[in-house]
Amino acid sequence: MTLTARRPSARPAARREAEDAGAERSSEGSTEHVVTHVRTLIERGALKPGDRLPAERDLATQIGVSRPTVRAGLRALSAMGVVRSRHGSGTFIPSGPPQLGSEPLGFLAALHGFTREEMYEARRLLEVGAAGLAATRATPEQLATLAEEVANLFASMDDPQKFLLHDIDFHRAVAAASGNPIVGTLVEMVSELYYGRRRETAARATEQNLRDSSEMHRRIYQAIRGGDAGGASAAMNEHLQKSSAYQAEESGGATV
Amino acid sequence: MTLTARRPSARPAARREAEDAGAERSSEGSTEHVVTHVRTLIERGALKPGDRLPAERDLATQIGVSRPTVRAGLRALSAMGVVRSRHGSGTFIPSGPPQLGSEPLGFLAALHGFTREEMYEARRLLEVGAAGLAATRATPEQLATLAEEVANLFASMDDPQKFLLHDIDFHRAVAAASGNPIVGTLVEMVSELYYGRRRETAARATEQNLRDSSEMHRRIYQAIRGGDAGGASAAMNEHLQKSSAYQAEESGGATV
DNA sequence: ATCTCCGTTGTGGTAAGACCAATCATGGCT
DNA sequence: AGCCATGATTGGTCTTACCACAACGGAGAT
Repeated sequence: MTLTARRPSARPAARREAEDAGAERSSEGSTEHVVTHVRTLIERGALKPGDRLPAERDLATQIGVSRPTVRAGLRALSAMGVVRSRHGSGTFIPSGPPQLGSEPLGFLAALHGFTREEMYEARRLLEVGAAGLAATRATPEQLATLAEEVANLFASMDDPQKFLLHDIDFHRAVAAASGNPIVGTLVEMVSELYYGRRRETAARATEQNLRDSSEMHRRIYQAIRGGDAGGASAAMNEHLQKSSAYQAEESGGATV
Repeated sequence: MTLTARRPSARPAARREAEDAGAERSSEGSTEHVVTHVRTLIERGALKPGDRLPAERDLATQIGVSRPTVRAGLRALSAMGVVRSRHGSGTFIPSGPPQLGSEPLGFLAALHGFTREEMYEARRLLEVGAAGLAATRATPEQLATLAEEVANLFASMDDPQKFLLHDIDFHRAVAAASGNPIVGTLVEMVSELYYGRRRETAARATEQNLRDSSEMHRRIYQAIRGGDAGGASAAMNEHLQKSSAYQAEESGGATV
């Protein structure tokens, strides 16, 4: 009770100021202002991967909106994978390779019922090309990573779950070796979606499957190492088609 | 600074209830609860494209969090393209083809400096495959759409901006004709990024460029129509490589 | 002198209530 | 019957307050 203010005259107002932080579209909501503001900072070079954004309260005064609105904008950026917030520490722009996050694709999959065949097909288009590019561009380090992942595959034929992880890692490495970050990002996105599904059924794979799979990966690696773009693409194509066929068998005519 | 009220009474509490809406991970923040809740609704089939979500205030009571938290979750979903809010009307799940939005990719481009060549390369990988698939699967309606877009291209050779729009539309149509929604979504995403950049420099294209481009699109269409997967892929490949080369010339040795 | 512990401080995370703005449906008026 | 005003519904924003986590730094113990 006492004197908890209770000012009945609360005047919100005072908001149409601070319209100067560069490139303001007038037809935008306040939340979009936040997003475009951050985008402007990025395009100006004021924000680079690994940097920390100003505190939410500071951003709020800078842009001229309230903190919840700033939070809404940051939440949107976070969902897009552009920033990552760490409680108590701050909001950062992720360093490392560009990444898009597979959650959006996962939602689309749930909404539109993407089939396993469609996922394999999408992977095939991307990764067949990526393998070809990798054959002509892979650096020695990337080749070493690929070789290591092939070894890991052979070494984990007794554990389907571990095998699956290394499987994904190999394909990721191929995408990275393509030297094209956009391709790498797309492959990463689809691979994550694939992994999320495959994880549940990986245990059904027979040891023969895993052996064949390891061998196919090895052939892909060798083609890439030899600079044989056509061979790498062909090997990747064969691998993904066979894998798709294997899994169609596994699930029989019943489940999806 | 010492005695700032410090009212010990405030009892917000009352939140660890309502933990029943299915599949709750305990290690999640409240905002993630909202996202997983919606995801659960989708996976249950309670929400399909075109449906309207419960009002924010209702969702808040259903999930057991405050409205700002619900808004944060919805904002995240909105940024992912999973939902779309219309002021005064409600929050909906977009109908129509699956779509991912190019904004995240745009941010990544700004952050990591994707080059035009990399964009063309990514498009090439995806669309060469998409063209091949389209050749074997395109429905009569899709073929009609493609034919129409080719005609539009020839008809707008005098207006580079309009030409660019139809150009994008044609490639979108090819992706749609591939019959694979994932491929369609990815192509859409990269194409939008491409369009956003190309728009600024499209005016530099010579009429000869546009004429050549129209002709190449026509050849792609004819190969698809003829069911010639190899031909369609080859034509698309040639088209994208030549386009990339043209634009490298346009910008000369100076600008990016 | 060094190390450990703990509090201060800054940061993101959540909550509650109020009001604004756009939309839509409904009822009364013409 | 048709048109327009009005209210209810719903998303959008602001304000304030408090909680939770993390890093920094000083005080005490060893």
